[in-house]
Amino acid sequence: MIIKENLLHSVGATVKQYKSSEIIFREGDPATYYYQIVTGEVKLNNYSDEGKEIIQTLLEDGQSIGESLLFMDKLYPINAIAITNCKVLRLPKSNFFDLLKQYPDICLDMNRLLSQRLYFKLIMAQNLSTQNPTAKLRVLMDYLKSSQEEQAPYSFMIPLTRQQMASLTGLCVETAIRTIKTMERNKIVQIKDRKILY
DNA sequence: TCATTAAAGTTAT
DNA sequence: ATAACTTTAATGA
Repeated sequence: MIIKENLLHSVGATVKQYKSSEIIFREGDPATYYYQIVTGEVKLNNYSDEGKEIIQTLLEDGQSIGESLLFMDKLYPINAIAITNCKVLRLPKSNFFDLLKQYPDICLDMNRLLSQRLYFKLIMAQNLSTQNPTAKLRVLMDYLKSSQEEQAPYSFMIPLTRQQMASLTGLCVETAIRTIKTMERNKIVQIKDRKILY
């Protein structure tokens, strides 16, 4: 969790509930709030020319949503959509900045978080242009797995659907599925009742 | 090689 | 029950 909940409450944050598939903000909206997920999952996405969904990031408990836009005078370039029922804390932009001025530690944490987001984007950017499907999926899985301690083979259960993996890598689902199958044959992953172990 | 289309089976709500 | 996800196969760029 990036900012403590009590602290957010004490400076004016309010709780907002979103139902699954409800839109939190959409492309083109101005950024007026700092959002932090208490419970639930959220995706940041775009839709390509002919309707294909491109997922930019998946977010879960404790993470903030679209925070980078608060530091700029730009409109959101992405949609934020709840993918489960969500409880989210919302803090008006000006209160958020007061908070940052008051607590240097939070400023530092925010820098860490933004750096982490940037790092993920850099890794995924290289991925999307070149690379065969196996390499793309591997880069994604490597990144996901890097968040856990245990690094032994097959110790990490990919917490994404094949659909989501495809939307994150720009592949079509069928290709993602076929590629994962051949990765299983090549002992790169294991599959246990549809769950991917890496 | 990979996307697209279609069709069918499986899981989750 | 219905929607969402997974899988396989055929076809085409």
